[in-house]
Amino acid sequence: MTRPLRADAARNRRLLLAAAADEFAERGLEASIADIARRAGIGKGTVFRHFATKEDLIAAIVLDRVEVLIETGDHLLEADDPGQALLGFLEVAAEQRQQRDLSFLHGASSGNTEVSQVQERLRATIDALVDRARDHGAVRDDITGTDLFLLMCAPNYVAGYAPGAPPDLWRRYLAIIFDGLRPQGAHPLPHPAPSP
Amino acid sequence: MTRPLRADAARNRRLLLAAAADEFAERGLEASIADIARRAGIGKGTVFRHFATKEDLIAAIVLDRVEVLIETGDHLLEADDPGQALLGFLEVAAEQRQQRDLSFLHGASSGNTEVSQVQERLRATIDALVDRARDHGAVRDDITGTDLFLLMCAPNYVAGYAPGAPPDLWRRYLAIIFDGLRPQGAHPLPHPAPSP
DNA sequence: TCGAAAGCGGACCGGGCGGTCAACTTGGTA
DNA sequence: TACCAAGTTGACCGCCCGGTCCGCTTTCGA
Repeated sequence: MTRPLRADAARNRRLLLAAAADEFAERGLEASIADIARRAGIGKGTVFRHFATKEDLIAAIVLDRVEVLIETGDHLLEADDPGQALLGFLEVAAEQRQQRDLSFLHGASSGNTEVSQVQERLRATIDALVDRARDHGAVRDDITGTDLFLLMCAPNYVAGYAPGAPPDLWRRYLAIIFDGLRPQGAHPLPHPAPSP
Repeated sequence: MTRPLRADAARNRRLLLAAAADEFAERGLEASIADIARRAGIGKGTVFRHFATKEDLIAAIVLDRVEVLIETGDHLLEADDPGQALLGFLEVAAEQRQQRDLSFLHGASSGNTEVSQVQERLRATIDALVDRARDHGAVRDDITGTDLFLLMCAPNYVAGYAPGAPPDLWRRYLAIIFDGLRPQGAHPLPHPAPSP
């Protein structure tokens, strides 16, 4: 059992995580610890007191974001329309990414145990959402939760390639991809689903 | 008019570009010039004689790859089945990316004038492929060439998120996305197409 | 109120990076 | 074959990065 953080330390930790998320969103993985510390208004040494390495800091940010998604997904599991619930989940995920694109952080923290665990929990939640949608006939039979876990980030990624694009262009590509997931007019898939 | 390269310089340039592509594919943007030079079996100074900056080297690689795609697309414009031609183009593009994923280089060289020009030519070729496919009823009316220009990279991107996935998993996601592009069972799109 | 533990911060370190340069080698030509 | 422009090379430079360390400040419970 670890004792609670001192008041100033807790405040600094919050400032640090917020500043790091902003800095990473603006400058990508190359954002430096020194710049993050400056933005948070704290010393560089303090950063390393809270997180032993840059990777640990990244993992903490990822953890927060994935946990929000899991909560959203669990809520939507109780919605009336399973198809709308799945679509709604993808919209929330895309909105999170649109606000601050930190997708590159996932790759950088994939080695972290805690991140792997929480990502596994997210995959399970998405599995459940997809199962419900499939049973309801909202998505085709040959689609799995893992498929959606992987496809989830695609709309933002695609929209991100357009330079001066409007911020919600991702909606267009989410709609196209979601149409590809529907049972109507589905062609057989040339490759089996990946194992989880 | 610039005089032709000396024989040894031309050979070194070829070795350098090949080594750089390999090194970038393995280690991402952080691949260092020193390592690239070592891999090519030439001195570090020679790299900078051929390309004034690291960005210029990246731009040269991107240029080569995009030009291959343009040629492929132009060929496919004369194929019999416009729908199959478009799908075939996407398959070639995905295979190129699958063999060596250098997608991150595009972002790193987007400022380069020559790269912008050649990318514009690629967009025009894709425009033509999509126009033919649309006229033929192979893709829905509300899809543009720019849409496909953006969607092109999505299958590899999606498959890349699966850790130990088989190398041609992208085929599954290309099929799903392509199903979303077909006229059958299409739902209206919530966001207009981006301008080129 | 006061002392100890917790937290803070910035000078400092080793290392690797992109890029430069001047001495040297080599290919093409007259 | 002899010359020289073109090409090569690796030691070197300045910079910035992640991470360390230790003297100082703050918090908080007794």
